[in-house]
Amino acid sequence: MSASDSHLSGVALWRRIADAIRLDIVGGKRLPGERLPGETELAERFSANRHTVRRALAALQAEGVIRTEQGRGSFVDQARRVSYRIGKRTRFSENLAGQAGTISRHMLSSRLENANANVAAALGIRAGNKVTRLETVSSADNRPMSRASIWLSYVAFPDFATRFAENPSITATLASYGLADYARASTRISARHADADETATLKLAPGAILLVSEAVDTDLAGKPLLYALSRFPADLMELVV
Amino acid sequence: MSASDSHLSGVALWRRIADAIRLDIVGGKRLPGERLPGETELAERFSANRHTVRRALAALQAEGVIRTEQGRGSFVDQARRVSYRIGKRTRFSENLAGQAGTISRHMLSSRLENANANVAAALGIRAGNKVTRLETVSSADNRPMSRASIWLSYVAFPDFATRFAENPSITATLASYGLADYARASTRISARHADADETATLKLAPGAILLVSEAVDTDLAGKPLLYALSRFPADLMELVV
DNA sequence: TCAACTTGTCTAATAAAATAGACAACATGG
DNA sequence: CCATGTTGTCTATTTTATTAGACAAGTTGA
Repeated sequence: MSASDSHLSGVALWRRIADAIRLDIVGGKRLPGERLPGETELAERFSANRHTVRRALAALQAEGVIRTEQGRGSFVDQARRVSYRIGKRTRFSENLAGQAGTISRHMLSSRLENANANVAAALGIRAGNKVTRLETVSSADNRPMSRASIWLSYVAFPDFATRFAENPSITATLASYGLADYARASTRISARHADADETATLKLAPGAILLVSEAVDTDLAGKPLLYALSRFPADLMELVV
Repeated sequence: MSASDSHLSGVALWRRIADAIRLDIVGGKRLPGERLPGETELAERFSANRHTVRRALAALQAEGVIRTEQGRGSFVDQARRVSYRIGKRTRFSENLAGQAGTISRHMLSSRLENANANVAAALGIRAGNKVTRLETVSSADNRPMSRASIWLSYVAFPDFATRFAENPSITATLASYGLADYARASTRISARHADADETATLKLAPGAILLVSEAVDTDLAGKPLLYALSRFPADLMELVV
């Protein structure tokens, strides 16, 4: 990792250093409380100037990944990645139980719109049909862990947004329509950089990487119920199939 | 997307522009052959200078995503992402059949090493036990699509590397040990930036994002056979569960 | 052919990243 | 207390990213 690679990658050296250190931490190679090597040693290891390393450490401190104390050093301040299990029965709150204390879902907004080709294909309806669109953020221990956009057929669930607003749980709101259970039909997983909105709502450092999951949930007969586009911070979470 | 965000993200403006345009292309929003807006219009849209946009376009052209012709404009030159299906029976070559012409796997190197804690846990052996480690690259139509590290117990498969070198197929080599079939037990999916080695072997632009899959394959009785750490370019592939 | 549009290529100026060195301030163990 | 090693802060310089403007060169359709 040399500075002269920066103009090739378009990623500043201090950010590549921060990414490398964070990767060790969230990957479990460095345990919480552990002391990092000194700034001078890190500078040698990354073939960079001490000031560049300091900028990387400052970014990690702003993210809450490490904590730096004058005269003593920098210390790991955050636990490793949490796992999000994907299977036939995928429920957000059940999924993170045991890995976090309080788990909550919050609705940012809802609106009525016409289904585009993607949404229509996923829900098995015609493009242009009315669909309810929900924008939500889910948190574990008050740390945002997931930013989701959810589409449902409007004719099948006319006042879903209203009911969901009162009790922001997919499982509970579907139950209010008499659907006792539902299943995950398919999940497509990709990855990309976070955009401005995602950076803000998920409280991420700019340029963070997201795991993107596109999922279709169906009733037990296989009829599509909802289409969900979820974004997870790749530094905080991993998906387990 | 303004230039003044650059010092916050550590990602150069031209790279953020390139990422945004590439995202539209691999996401299917811009179809192959389609003409992109002119450099002046893109500069306005991204609140950037035309030269900055040109650097982004040059990067995309170097990646083979677009093609630029003087006096005419820039045109989309690559199809959208290919899907890699993950299920109980996950086989690389069968998986991409129909999405590409020729599919090949190539062994970079192999070596004997002592299992670390991760590998030992995955294979159900004791840490320190001897394991064979294979480094491979898989390609579709001569485009590298996957960089994998594979570990197997040495006592269970003593000359696996030799047999695999002759016929670089996991399925075929396991079959030579009398294992007619095997199954995917678990898959963990994460995402991160590519390192220098991965950038080179996968022929990526520096700073590219990888989907990382950690998988354990077992025999039909559930006994672990191999542990595979596969890296896929997030711009070229998506994982389907 | 020509007007209007496109990309290609120069020069120049400014903003930010990265390097280099020096010294202050704090922590720790002898 | 003090020697040693750590982080914090300052100045200065070089390299790179970004902006700005002008004009050449290629394409297209009237």
